[in-house]
Amino acid sequence: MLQTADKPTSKREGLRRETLALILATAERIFAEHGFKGATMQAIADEAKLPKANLHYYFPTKQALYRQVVERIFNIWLDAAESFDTEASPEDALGTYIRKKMEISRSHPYGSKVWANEVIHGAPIIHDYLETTLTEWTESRIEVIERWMAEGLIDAVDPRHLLYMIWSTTQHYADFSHQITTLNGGVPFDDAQWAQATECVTNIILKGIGVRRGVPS
Amino acid sequence: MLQTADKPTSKREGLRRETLALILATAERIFAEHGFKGATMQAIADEAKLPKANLHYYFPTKQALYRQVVERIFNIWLDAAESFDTEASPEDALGTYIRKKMEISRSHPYGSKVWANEVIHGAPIIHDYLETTLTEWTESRIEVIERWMAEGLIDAVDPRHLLYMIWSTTQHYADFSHQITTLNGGVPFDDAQWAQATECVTNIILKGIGVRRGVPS
DNA sequence: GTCTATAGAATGATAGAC
DNA sequence: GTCTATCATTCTATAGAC
Repeated sequence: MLQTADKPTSKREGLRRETLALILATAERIFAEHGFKGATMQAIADEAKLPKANLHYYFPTKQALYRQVVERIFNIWLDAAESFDTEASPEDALGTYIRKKMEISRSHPYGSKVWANEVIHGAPIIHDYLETTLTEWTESRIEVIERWMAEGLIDAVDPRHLLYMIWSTTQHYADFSHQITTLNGGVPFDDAQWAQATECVTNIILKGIGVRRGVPS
Repeated sequence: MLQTADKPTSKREGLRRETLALILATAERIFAEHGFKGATMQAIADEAKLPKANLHYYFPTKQALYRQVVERIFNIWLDAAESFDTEASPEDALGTYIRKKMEISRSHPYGSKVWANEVIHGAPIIHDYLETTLTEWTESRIEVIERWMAEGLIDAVDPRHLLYMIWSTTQHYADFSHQITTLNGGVPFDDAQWAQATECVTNIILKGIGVRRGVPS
């Protein structure tokens, strides 16, 4: 289905792609549910209905497989902040960013959990990402936020703490989903509840930093 | 040092208490850094400078030791919300609660991480706590928040999402401390930075829910 | 590329001397 | 209560047939 038909190996390549995607998706869930050490290659193989040795054919080590899972969610989050560049007003830029982060919490709960796990344990595997990519990314967003403050579009708040608040509140709905579901009577959020959570989080944060709203820039 | 001297076994009891406390404190750190499965009884024993068999003398299984660690941080958090009952205004009650939660993130970072890990993995060990104690505790706090809303002291927001926001933002400074330290130039927060973080988080949340401030009730 | 079988290392828990 | 020695199990990774 994915082969481009102009190469003799395209069919094989397509199968390879599918198997890779299957392994990554399954590994993401198992790592999220059991942690790096708690997840076993056997469990991932069983869930993907593949022999364990096949996993080692596609990924040399358990750590290599894990690292790809972590990199995936990380890049999805980085891309979610493009509104910082495309939207002029803090209301649109931050509002869009928060809403996208909430969507990702819903669509990629396992990836978010794996990331949380990794950072909680001191980021032993992706420490370099924090020091390079994340640091640069954060600095560039801080500049934008400081510009808004200088223009009087939002209150004077430490941009870092604002980012931490957005990260923590949005990811909480993914990482602590089990606790939230339990407090929701054992039932996961439905569409309306996700929409309400998103609106509530967005409103409190935007109001909390004194965003001048409804101003057509 | 802890014996009360009125019992012949008090000296032995005191030693027992100290050993128990040492094991629990060490286990909390090792579980936080490596997860339940990643933490080994050998590693805990080595760090506590005790033979591994002694751990099994005090705690029958690894899981029993882990459970006590989780219960400890859980109870500390429950107690931190007494301001809901002792303070009349939402500004004082919520402000005190948020500040206490931030203090706990600083004083008990390992316990917070162990809890986060446990919930992320679906709370396999302390699931009963979520369904009983936490559910009842949450319901009772929601009642208080709804009363504030009915009295027009805060905006109409879903009390659950307000609680989730307080939990996630405050615990983020413990659970993601490694990421925060990295973004702080590799240096952990000092006293001033903790104070600033606490003030920033408190201000944004209280303003975000429209708390009528400075009103001497 | 797929699969079976297994090597080699680590872990939770216990037995039993002191 | 403390500690050494050890058993039974489990896991990562690989060898080698197909």
